[in-house]
Parts: sequence; structure tokens; C-alpha cells
Amino acid sequence: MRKALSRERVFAAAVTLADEHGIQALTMRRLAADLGVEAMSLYYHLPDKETLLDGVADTVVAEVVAALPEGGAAGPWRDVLRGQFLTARRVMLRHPWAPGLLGTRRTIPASVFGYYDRILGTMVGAGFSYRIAHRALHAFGSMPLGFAQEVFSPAAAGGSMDAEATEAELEALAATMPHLTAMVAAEVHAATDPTLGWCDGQVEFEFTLDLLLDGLERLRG
Amino acid sequence: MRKALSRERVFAAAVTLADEHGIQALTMRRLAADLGVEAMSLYYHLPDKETLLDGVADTVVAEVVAALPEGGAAGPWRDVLRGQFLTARRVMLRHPWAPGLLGTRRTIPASVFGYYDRILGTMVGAGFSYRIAHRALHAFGSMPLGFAQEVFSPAAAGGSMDAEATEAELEALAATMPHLTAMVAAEVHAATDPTLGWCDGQVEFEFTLDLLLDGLERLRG
DNA sequence: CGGGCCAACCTTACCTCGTAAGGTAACCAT
DNA sequence: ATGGTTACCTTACGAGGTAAGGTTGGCCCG
Repeated sequence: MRKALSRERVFAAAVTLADEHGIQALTMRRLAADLGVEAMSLYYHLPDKETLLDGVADTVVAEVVAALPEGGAAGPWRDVLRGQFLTARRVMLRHPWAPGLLGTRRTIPASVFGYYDRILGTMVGAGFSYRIAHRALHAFGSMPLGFAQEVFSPAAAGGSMDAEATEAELEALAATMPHLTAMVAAEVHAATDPTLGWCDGQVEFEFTLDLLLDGLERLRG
Repeated sequence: MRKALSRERVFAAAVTLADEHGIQALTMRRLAADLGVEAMSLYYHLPDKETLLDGVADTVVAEVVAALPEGGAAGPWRDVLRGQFLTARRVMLRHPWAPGLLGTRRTIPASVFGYYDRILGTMVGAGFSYRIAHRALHAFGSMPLGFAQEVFSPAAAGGSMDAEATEAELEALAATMPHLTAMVAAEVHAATDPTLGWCDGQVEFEFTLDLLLDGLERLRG
């Protein structure tokens, strides 16, 4: 008799399946077969396939966060940040289907907040204001994770992302991610566009754009 | 009697459908119904749904390119480029499902090359080398279009993207996009990683990363 | 110790969707 | 008229998600 199923085991098997045969091979029947089980048995552990995909996305990002080097002040912020992103990319390259998956999630996977918190911690530790660090997060957002939820409202994809759910979620996560919660506290008054929550997509977009344009200007010639 | 179908009319109807009811509502039957036709009739004009989605993606990017302000030397390169990206973003915001779609294409839509050519034209006109302009393209790649094919190899998603097809395609497009072809000609010798074609994903990634880090460094304090 | 209970998994079946195979009506040229 | 072509339709199948309800083994409680 084999080990009993669990959400985590299902998610892990799904990641393996997608790694080996592509995300399109990830069907309920096939995943169940890989686990030595019938398709409907999965529904005891998850309500539907969307939830499975949410869990898979979260699992991958959690793997990224776990691989991140320790945030201890080990050198100048630039090198630390650089190392974090290169590590994140290395992990993501093991799952080439992941950016596409991330892009289809209607709600931001929980472990992404942990990822953000690590980056934020590095930046505020280096003296960046929450304002700048916040925008930097958006600028870096689509880089190693490779998804563009920063550019477009999560709500645009059909998700709710209402203030109530976000607030409850953040409250629960507050203990484990001090930087993120501090940033939200510092930034939340400055909301200008309610449809995007407290982030103004247009402003973030132009910030990143100008950051890149400034950098290029200096390289010209 | 209504107007006869055509690829273009099908693509346009698909875009409208996705705009109004979300990309998940874009099924062959429903699209056909919107066109006053049976589902299988669509297969006279396209071989399969993947081709439909390819066409839809291409249609959207073509809309972006069409909206781009004229490339006539109308001011400093920075303002021109900035205007181009902001315009692109404005169009993309009309189709919130498009970045996700772009991300699932295994082959880069043809009109993306036109988009790149416009950006390139602005940059080389401003004195940028092809080397820098090339990397800038990658850096900007996921910005308004919101897809991350720069970060990961197109081949990783399952596509072929072999040199033969690319060469033929580029040859056909050479006439209409001079800057792109010139850049390819200038850059193609420097190929280091054959699996990514003539682009080295790691190098591009670090270029963008350092561009952002440099910019942030200057904003600190 | 026996009966109830519940967690974990299975069986069956339905519906949606993509699409293969082949049909049909209008039109056109010989 | 006749054969061919174009553009669309009918039928049907198989894959995939999942609703409804069944089965089984272990555990608790009296």
C-alpha cells in the first residue's frame, strides 16, 4: 500500500509531470495515474483544477524563495539583490512552463509575497524608501518570475482581489513578512486609482520605463 | 445573406469576443455562433485552434503597431521611445487577456517583428549600437506587451524555432523591416548559446538587471 | 466486541470542447 | 448538362473537467 495523498504530494507530482511532459500534459486523469489513483480521487483534496494550478504556481514560487540566499547583510545591497534575482532565475529555468502559468493565475500566489518581502528587505536595509522600493518591486516584477501582473490589474483577469480579502490575507501574513506589511502601511494612503488597489499601474509603468531610459541614455555613444 | 467569412474577419471577431467575455469564452462553437455560422465552418479558414490563437495574438500586436506614432524624427529619441511605449501600453490595456495569450504562443507573432523594428529604428537613429539596441529590446520586451519570451527560450515551450524557419521568415520580412534585419546581420556572428538561437538569455537577463540596478543606485538616499 | 462514523478513494456518467470525416448547395467554366 | 471548386453544414468521436453517489477500511465509543 502506497503513501496517502495530500495537497502537497499532489502539487509536487503536478510539478514533476509538467517538468517532464509539459504543462499541457497536466490533466486530472494523467496526474492521478502518476499518483496511482483515479482522477476523481484528486477531488477529495482539491475543489477543482484551477485550485490545482494555483497550488502548482505557488509551489514553484515557494521553491524559488527557498533557494534564495540568506538575507543576512552579506555585502553591498547591489550584489545581494543581484544574487537573489540570479538565483530566482536559475530555479525558474528548471520549470520553463511556470511563467506562463503564473500569467494565468487570477490571484497572486501566496509565496510571491514572501519573495517580495525578501527583495524589499534587501532594499530597505540599504536605505531605500518604501516608495522607491515599492516601485522597484514592480520594475523587477516580471523579471525572473516572468509574469506581467504588475502591468495589468489582477482584477482585469477576472479575479476579485477586493480590499477585504487582501486585508485579511495581509493580516495573516504580517508576522512572517515585516517589510511587505511596513511598505503597505507606508504606501496605502497614497492610493490614487482604486481600481488597481493601492498600486497605480500607470505610474509604476512609467517609473520602470524611465529607469530603463535613463540607463540607456548613459550607455549611448 | 451575410458577408463571407475570412481569416481576418474571424480573428477580428475573436478579439471582440475575448474583449467582451474573456479569453476563456473564446471557443470554436461560440466564435462561430457570433459569426452566424457553425463551428466546423471555421475549419475551412483555419487548420486548428492554435492557429486561431496565433492569429488573434498577431492581430492585437498589429493593432499596437498601427497605433504607434510615426517614426519621423519628431524630437529627442527619449521622448519618441517613451511615446511609443505609452501608446503600446494604451492599446494593450484594451485587451487585458492579450499578455497571457502572447505568453502561450510557441512562435513569436509576425507583427512583433514590426513592433521591434519601430523601436529599433528609433534607437539606432539616436546613435545606439545594434548591440545595445538589441539588449534594450530584451529589456523592454516584457513591458507593454507583457510577455516573457525574452527571458525563456521560445523553444522551451515546445516550439521548433529552428534556424531554417527563422531565416526564411526573416528573409521574407527583410524588406519591410530594415532595422531588424540589419541588427540580425550585425549580431548573428556573436552567437554563444545555440539553444537560444542567437540570443543569449542569460546575458540579456543580466543586462536588464544591471540597467535597473544602476538606475536604482542613483535614486537611493 | 459490535455498530456507527468518517476519511479517502472509486465508479459512473454528463457536458463541453476540439476536430476528423464526409455531405451539400451554389456557382463557374467548359 | 457536367464536372469541379468554394464555402459552409451534419454527424460523431474522444479527451478532459467534474457532479453525484458508492465503497472500504480503520477508529472511536458504548
